[in-house]
Amino acid sequence: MSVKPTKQRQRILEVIRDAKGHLTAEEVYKRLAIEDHSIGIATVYRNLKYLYDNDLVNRIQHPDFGYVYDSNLNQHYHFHCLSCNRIMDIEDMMHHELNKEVEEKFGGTVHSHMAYFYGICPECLAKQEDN
Amino acid sequence: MSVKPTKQRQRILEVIRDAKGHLTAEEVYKRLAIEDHSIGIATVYRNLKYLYDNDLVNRIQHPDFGYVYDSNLNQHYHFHCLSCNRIMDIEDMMHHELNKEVEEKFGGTVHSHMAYFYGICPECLAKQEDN
DNA sequence: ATAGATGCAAAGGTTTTGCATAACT
DNA sequence: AGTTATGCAAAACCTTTGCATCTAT
Repeated sequence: MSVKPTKQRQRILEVIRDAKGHLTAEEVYKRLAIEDHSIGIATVYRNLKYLYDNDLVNRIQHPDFGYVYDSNLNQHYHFHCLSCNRIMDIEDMMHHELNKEVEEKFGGTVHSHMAYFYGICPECLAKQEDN
Repeated sequence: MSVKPTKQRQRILEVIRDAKGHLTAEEVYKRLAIEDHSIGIATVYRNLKYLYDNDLVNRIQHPDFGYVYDSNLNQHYHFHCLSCNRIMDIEDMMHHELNKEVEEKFGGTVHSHMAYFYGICPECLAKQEDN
């Protein structure tokens, strides 16, 4: 990373990159604590903020768990499964043209947008059909 | 309302309807406390949940303030002004067809989606141009 | 009388902060 | 040496919960 690397900071980033999902600060902390019993939760929070501010991780609000972090920096939409409560990335779908549409309808300037889809994910749907 | 009305519940709903904006639980509480010093914050939280569950108010996640409530029950997108930090409704723009697109790309079933646009609202833009 | 709602205070959970110590440049 | 990060503990938040009291059928 271009910003100051520290041992803890690097490990936090690695954990998020390895996870390939969305982790809460608490989950990151638990995974790090396995290998490093002395790490503090404050360090995790501070570094997650730091990594987010420096565009090294992405962050979204989970309705139940507060912020969750992932390493997918490409702009993308999210799918929230109402059955298993996971959040997943939707790749290859980003309607940038909506920004212009809002500018025309609403005025002002629009930099970006995020979208959040609610439903049942393929795996949960398959499980339901098994029954 | 079709569900049990109580004095407090009605006033909470009125406050949200009058606000014509997005209020946090705390803001609702503060406005009610002016006229009724004995109201408890727990009552506000309980009733906001109750009103939301009974589809009398809408609720969205604010990235900084947790849940915020408004009385606009139509599905609509939101505009978040990065200058004044307000959230505003975007009327007459709801791309329901995106749900189908996600189902095709991602699988599963999609019930609904929300979108959140970030930028500078018309008023803040005007102020910037004044300088 | 009964069911539900309220207000208060306490508890829960998450995130931030103060501070002394430690790790870097 | 001086700056920044760390770990610990405490504090600050926000929200929920337990419980006794009150309200309305």
